[in-house]
Amino acid sequence: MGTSIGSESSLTPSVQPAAIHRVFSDKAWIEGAALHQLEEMARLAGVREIVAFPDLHPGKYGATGVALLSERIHPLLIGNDIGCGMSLFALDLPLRKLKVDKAAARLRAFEAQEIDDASARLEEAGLPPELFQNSLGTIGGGNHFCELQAIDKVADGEAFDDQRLYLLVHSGSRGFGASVFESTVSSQPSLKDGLDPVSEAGEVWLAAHDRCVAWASLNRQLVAERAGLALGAEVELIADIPHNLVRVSSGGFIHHKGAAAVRPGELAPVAGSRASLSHLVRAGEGVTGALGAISHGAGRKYDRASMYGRVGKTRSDREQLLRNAWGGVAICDDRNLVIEEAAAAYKDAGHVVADLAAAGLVTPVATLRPLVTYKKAVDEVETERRDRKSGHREMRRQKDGWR
DNA sequence: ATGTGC
Repeated sequence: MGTSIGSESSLTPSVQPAAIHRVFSDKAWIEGAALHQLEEMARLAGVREIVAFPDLHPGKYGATGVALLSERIHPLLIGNDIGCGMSLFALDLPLRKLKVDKAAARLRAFEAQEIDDASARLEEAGLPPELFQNSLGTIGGGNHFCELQAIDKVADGEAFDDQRLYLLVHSGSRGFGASVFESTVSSQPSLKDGLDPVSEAGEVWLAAHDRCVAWASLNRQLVAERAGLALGAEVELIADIPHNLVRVSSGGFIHHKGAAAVRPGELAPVAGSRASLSHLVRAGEGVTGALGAISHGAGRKYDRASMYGRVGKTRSDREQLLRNAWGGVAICDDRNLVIEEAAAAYKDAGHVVADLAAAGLVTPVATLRPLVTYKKAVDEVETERRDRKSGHREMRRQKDGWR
């Protein structure tokens, strides 16, 4: 099914579409639109193989929940949040000491916690010391979150401390990835055919991509450290797994679009929602046959726009959306985000993990329940940050003093 | 997804 490398045919869609492997059962909730997008992706220039996971759902430039092997680089498939991922941390706080409301009140202001020496942290990560420094340690919007969790159940034969608290951070490269995406789109008129990896544009994107991946990983670490400061706890990294990136393999470039990049034996979080547990799994040898990928979460069931017709029509409805069945709460002051990110918008992560396990890709290690989910707090933090930057804080103080 | 917009 090959087009020869270097010939002009590599710039046109393959006559023979790439093979699509579907890692989900008949019972999995998969939208027809996502399946259609898979077919389109299989015809993109240079694409050799596609693996689709049980959290599959439609995306802007192609389905999400996919690993795709290609001879060419497709920045559109990766999108703007280059390096986005899930990181799980253990806190040195025992579950028995937790008071949900108190923890929620503390977490609410976590983004106001000072980052000691952001420049040094960026340099340690091999990045320029000023690179999007002001966005470091922030969660962002959309499906991103920082969630305090407790172990619900540890799988038989697995040693995992179920008396501690955990923190699951889902975030990415914020404005940095967005700027890389935008400059790529504006400078490359025919991006739908992807980029030649040895062209200047290809090399520029790959280099920027690598920085985004490093920045996003550091961002999750700093989100966790700030949350730890707010809660009075040390954080210990357990897993740091990106799901929006490109990895180089012997067969080409493996594009992960919402598909966790794992190696056999590695621990990886599979995020639930406020209505279903999150899972910690161990990647099996089987992942090598799945382009080194697994699902990263439950996956969307309904698109954002359609959620407005489904939930949160009354005030009490919307308040209910901030509570979960385990006595946990969500911090989300953005009314639209409450509706778009309601638990009902997501599939059950348990079904996703069951499909992955049945395919021999993972073994379950533990399940975790949501206690405090930080999505978005009122603009206080942003306002404070802007003021500090533009020197308005002093003015505000004076103003306050006059009252 | 986004210093999310003029």
